[in-house]
Amino acid sequence: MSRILVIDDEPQITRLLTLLLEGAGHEVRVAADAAHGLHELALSQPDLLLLDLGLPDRDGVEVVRALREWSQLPVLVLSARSDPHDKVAALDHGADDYLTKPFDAPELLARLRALLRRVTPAEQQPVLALGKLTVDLAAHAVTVADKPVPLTPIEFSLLAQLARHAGRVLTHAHLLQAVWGPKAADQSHYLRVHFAHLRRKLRRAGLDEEIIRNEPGIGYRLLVPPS
Amino acid sequence: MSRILVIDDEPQITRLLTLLLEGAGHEVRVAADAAHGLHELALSQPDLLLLDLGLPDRDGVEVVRALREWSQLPVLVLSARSDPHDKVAALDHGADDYLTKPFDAPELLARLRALLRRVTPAEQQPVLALGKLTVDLAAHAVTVADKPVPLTPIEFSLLAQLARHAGRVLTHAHLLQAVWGPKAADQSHYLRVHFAHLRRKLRRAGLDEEIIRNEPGIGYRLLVPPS
DNA sequence: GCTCGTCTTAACGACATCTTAGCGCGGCGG
DNA sequence: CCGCCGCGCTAAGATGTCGTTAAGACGAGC
Repeated sequence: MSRILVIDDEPQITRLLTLLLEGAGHEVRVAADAAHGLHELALSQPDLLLLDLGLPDRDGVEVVRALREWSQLPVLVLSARSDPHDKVAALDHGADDYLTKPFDAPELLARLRALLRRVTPAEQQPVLALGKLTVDLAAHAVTVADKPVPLTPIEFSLLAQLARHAGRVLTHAHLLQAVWGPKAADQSHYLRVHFAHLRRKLRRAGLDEEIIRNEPGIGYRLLVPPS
Repeated sequence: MSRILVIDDEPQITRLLTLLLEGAGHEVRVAADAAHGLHELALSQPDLLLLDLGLPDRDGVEVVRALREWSQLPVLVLSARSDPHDKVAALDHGADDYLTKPFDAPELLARLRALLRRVTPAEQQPVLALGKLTVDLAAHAVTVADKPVPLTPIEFSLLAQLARHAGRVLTHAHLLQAVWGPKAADQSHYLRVHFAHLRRKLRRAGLDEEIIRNEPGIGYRLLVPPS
């Protein structure tokens, strides 16, 4: 998910952190002192830095300050020092968050998520790619071979439902419920009409293969292209 | 220095916070419950939100979640609840930091500085340039081909919202919330009227291309000029 | 208290979209 | 063989959304 660099000299802590972070789907690298840490920062370009203050060769605050000369990388300081004065010093020298040991694992992960969320403003929007077809759920945009396809709200909604569960069959009831709400649970010819429109637009946009398939008596499914 | 909104219902706390924050050179506004808080958020467009969780009318987490529908505003939660589970919940619903009461004043200020520091790089360029169009967020000024265009507050606010998220679609609800506050969530013809005024003024100022586009049934977006 | 600018509300035409209806096709079972 | 059902498709009236303009309501400043 994200690449995280841990700078800490205690093997117990780094082992624990590695386990924790990899369990959360992150990619972890470890450096045992400031010198190696700074080297690794430039080399592996991580998405976040998890930093201990008590390093053998240099104070952690120095690491943050050096880093801030050239990078906006989010930094979470993890330290045994609970003195508010230390916290203020670290935060004011460029750290984004400060957690004292012993820490609560779920809280650490949540704070990491908060930092990562903020630093990726160009949010990894859910853009589903299916061969030549692309469905951007957030921007309400659909493209075929990189060319935008103008869809009405209902058409987009139908396609989005299928794309979200690509490959699986969605029943008539499911689609009607999702697009029109509970009142239209039995008006299954709505589906026929709007799927006709949708298929025509996709065809004219250059999608040669019919990827919207009907399962007679059941519902519809979106074919996933062999990749 | 920065404008900070405090949402808390205990007068003792708000008095203390106001003193503390104004002492640090910030501009402070206070709201005593969630409803007034959301209204104030839309109205005064602060730079940061300081939020208590135990509000009389609604839970603070709900406030964050509602806010995150339309804003990236940094949020620091200040709560009496020290249970890690509460922290994780608040952080995962959009809060950026979490501090438990009683808090250490210098630490609070340092954490605020850390949050504000991270949000200012976007504010360092308060002048957005989009082809012939220029939007100065700080000075509330708009120019077309270097000639100023007089806009009313609402018109500017709409344009600023679009410009801040140039290229992306902003839903009716998003725009209404951001400009009029939570009460006007369904009055979507406000948008039609004021966008008509806005488009006319831009047209008469010499903007030949229609850069404010409507996404039928969804909302509006600002076209980014090909660069 | 008046004037001016701005916001709200209302009304209307134009246009796109949705709904409804109808027709042809093919598979299936009686 | 023939009627039935589900499906794809198209056409046309109904509905909704949008853009625009104008008139009344409101508030700020003098």
